[in-house]
Amino acid sequence: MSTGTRRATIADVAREAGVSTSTASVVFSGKVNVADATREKVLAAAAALGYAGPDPRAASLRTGRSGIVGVVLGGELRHAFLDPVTTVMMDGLTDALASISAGILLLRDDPRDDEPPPIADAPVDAVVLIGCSTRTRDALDVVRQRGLPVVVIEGDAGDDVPQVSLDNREASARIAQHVFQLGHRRVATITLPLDPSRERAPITPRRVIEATVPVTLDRLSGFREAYPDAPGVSAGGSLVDEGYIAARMLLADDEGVLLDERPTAIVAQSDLLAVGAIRAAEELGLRVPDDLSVVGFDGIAADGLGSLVLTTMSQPALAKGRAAGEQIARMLEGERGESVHFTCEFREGGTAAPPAA
Amino acid sequence: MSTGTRRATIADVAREAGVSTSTASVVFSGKVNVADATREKVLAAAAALGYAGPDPRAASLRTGRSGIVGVVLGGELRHAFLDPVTTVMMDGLTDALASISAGILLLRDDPRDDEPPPIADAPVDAVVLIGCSTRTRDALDVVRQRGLPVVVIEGDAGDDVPQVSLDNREASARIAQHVFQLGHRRVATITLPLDPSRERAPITPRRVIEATVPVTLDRLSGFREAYPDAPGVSAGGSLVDEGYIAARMLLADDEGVLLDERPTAIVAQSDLLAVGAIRAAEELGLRVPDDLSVVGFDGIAADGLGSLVLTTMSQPALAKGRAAGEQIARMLEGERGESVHFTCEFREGGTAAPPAA
DNA sequence: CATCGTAATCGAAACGATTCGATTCGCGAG
DNA sequence: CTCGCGAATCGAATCGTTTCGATTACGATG
Repeated sequence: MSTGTRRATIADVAREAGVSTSTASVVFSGKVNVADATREKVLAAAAALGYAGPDPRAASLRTGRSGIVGVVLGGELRHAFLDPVTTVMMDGLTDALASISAGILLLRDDPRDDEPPPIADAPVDAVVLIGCSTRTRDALDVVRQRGLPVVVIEGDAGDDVPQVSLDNREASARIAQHVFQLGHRRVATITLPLDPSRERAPITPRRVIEATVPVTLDRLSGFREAYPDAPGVSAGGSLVDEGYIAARMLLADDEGVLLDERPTAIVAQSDLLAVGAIRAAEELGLRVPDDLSVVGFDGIAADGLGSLVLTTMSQPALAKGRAAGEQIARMLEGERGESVHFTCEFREGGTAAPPAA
Repeated sequence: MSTGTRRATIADVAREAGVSTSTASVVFSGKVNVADATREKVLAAAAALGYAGPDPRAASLRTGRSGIVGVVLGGELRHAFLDPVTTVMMDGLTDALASISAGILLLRDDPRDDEPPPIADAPVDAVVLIGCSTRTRDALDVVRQRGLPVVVIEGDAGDDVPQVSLDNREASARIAQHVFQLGHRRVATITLPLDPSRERAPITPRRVIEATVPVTLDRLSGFREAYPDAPGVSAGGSLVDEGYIAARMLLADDEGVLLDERPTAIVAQSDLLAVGAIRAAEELGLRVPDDLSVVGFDGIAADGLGSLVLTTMSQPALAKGRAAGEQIARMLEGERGESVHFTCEFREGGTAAPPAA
């Protein structure tokens, strides 16, 4: 208790209790039977010395396990957590990892290049890479060099690392098809960012070629199956306000730069973007779905839509996160990790209808 | 490279390079001058053996530092990150901690009681407690027992632990005063949850007495300075949809259970709630601010409000997070941590105006 | 040529636990 | 009475670094 005195170690506790350090150790780990009397003695000694249990650092050195899983999120942390899909996914991940009582270490994708990537020095047992940017490759290299189990969620991992993936292209194609079958012919799309610069601008062939975010591209390519030449705008992120802005670009396009005529439907690459689009439409006096159909993607509980229900593709975000966690758990037990593929489900809401006659 | 063979250690590298382990060590840590030729030799040996740098576990045992700061969020992680204020705060925290190159370990507040609290076994150098619930006390005890530096953000830490706090009561009083001065006399409030149960229900004296969330109570008490007897509803969280529901309870209160007459203004305890209230008002055909004034709290960039700007109290969430990080940094350098108090700033938007004649 | 100072390198002792094989103890069975 | 057995406890090695004081090597200075 007195300041300045070194913290008690398990050896101190053992001495105080009159047992060997090994016995004291097992009292805390509970891995071996210990006589009740002995346990009491040790616990009493620990209390007397203010010993708060084994030092996790020493324990992790000895056991080779720290109970920590690193999560590398593409882009800034702030951005990542603004996206409900990510949040939900993290929730599933947390869940699965909690069952092996592992904690989650947030690691940034290291925009500053002077420092060593944080992931290189972190005492983690395994790593989950989320996202897409090219940086992910660097992180992946470091991780594999260290021989850590790793799972990639929605990224271009390539070869032999377990991945958790989604049928982005097929699902997008399906919902675009739905819009098509409703009769819409003048349609526009609002996409997620095309690259880390997050530029908010009309989609051009050139920009598509230079794009680096697989999710965006996959969804776009699915959309293009039904509407090969439809115009679109890339948003600066999966945010309601971004959808609002993008939709205004498309709907209030007075000069007809993007479209000759106002579209009758907007296909957004995320629910948040769709919500923004709906708000923009409402502000312009357009009724959804009467004057404008809007569909989204993700199937999150879109906060702030009032009584409208969004027509969208619902993706199993929770399951994705959980799957990643489960694979990590498997790999930590020495088994091989497997890739897991998820599919979206069409969910009809009230925001898409046949175009006005 | 061959599977099954034990991972190379720094000793192996040193042997391969023909130097002592201490020399090999400093090559990686860079803390001491090393001849260029020697460095090359060691690096080459490391590459040859596939050595990926010092094992963080061993290093942290030796140095006593893991480079990890634990963050305990009240409630479920999912919930916490849904709140933009928390997100922004985390951002500030990340920022400040990045400057001492520390990572963030997410720790849950351990709803399941069978397990030891995760915080007890985590190799962290320090801890930040965010939130309010009584559980925080437990976590606090564990942390102090372990002798870790700790900072509490917006919680009832009590005695001698550094806190980051906000003038919740005063700020609430100020904005309520503003509404009062505009001339509003029939006013209702929408509060944050009163306790971890997050019950969505009218505020009653009894519920206030039993409430456990300091932030909610402080803001309520500030509001009551201007409107001692005003009715209110507690929301289930800081969410747009919750604000929407709560506002409908207040505005579409046909039976007059809560209010005799429709209020002319709503004072919400968070911007998200305010946005929901505005949405509800619009749906009921009320114009904001003409028919109904709405004010919020937080000053986040309220996503999804279209062109309206919310009248609110702006809190320095980023600075709060950063301050917490800075105190942690100080304490890790052996200095004493200090409490930091922040104040909100009134920000006039376009959602509050004098009541209709 | 001896000596001193500096820079680079080395040896060995921690850091604080876990774990495995060996040892002791007590007791029932033969 | 002795032997054997299981349960509880003990000893000692080990995990992979970092770091500090000591040593060596080398060039410069008097």
